[in-house]
Amino acid sequence: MSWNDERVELLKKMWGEGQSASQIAKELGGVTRNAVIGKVHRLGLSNRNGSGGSSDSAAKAKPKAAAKPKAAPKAAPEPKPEIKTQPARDTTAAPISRAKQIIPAGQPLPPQPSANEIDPAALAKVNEIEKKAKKLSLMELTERTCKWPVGDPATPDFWFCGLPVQSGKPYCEAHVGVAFQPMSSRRDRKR
DNA sequence: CCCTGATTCGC
DNA sequence: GCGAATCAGG
Repeated sequence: MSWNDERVELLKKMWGEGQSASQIAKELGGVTRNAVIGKVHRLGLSNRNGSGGSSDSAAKAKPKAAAKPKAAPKAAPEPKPEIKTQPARDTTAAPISRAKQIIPAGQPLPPQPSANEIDPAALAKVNEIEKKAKKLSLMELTERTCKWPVGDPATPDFWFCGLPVQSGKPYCEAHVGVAFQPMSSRRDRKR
């Protein structure tokens, strides 16, 4: 795969949108995230520099070989004031058509998101990712697999999400989103 | 461990 | 120019 105009343009677009290199690489296909990053650098749009206020950002000294005197401070290309219409994020899954209420309540693991008012976007996200869930059994769970249970434990349809967790959290990103909702709906408590 | 971008250097 | 390997963080 080579860098066509289209591919480069898509790269620029996605990078400008703040997409990660790996995601861009995945979207492009045939390239790794390293390739994307390398290309980004070659194109000179690695970071949004150009701001006079910013101090030095090139203070990273490589222990391996950092004796290269960079005599060419490349001028950052001016960002075009192009106006993006909208990010076009999905707003599709607003109506919760089929309530998945089969999540048990006897387990100590997840706080029940059920009746609580959770961000519809987060719920939609969960529904999305549950399709991709690895459906791990209890014994297959590790420290870094999402421990979000799906289904009824008394049913063969019961499994854990199993997707990679975000950080030290017990759930994947999507499930973290619904699990750790800051209490916002019912915050008024008469005291 | 997963992820992120940054840099180098052989190709 | 390209990108894998590596580095450096989160």
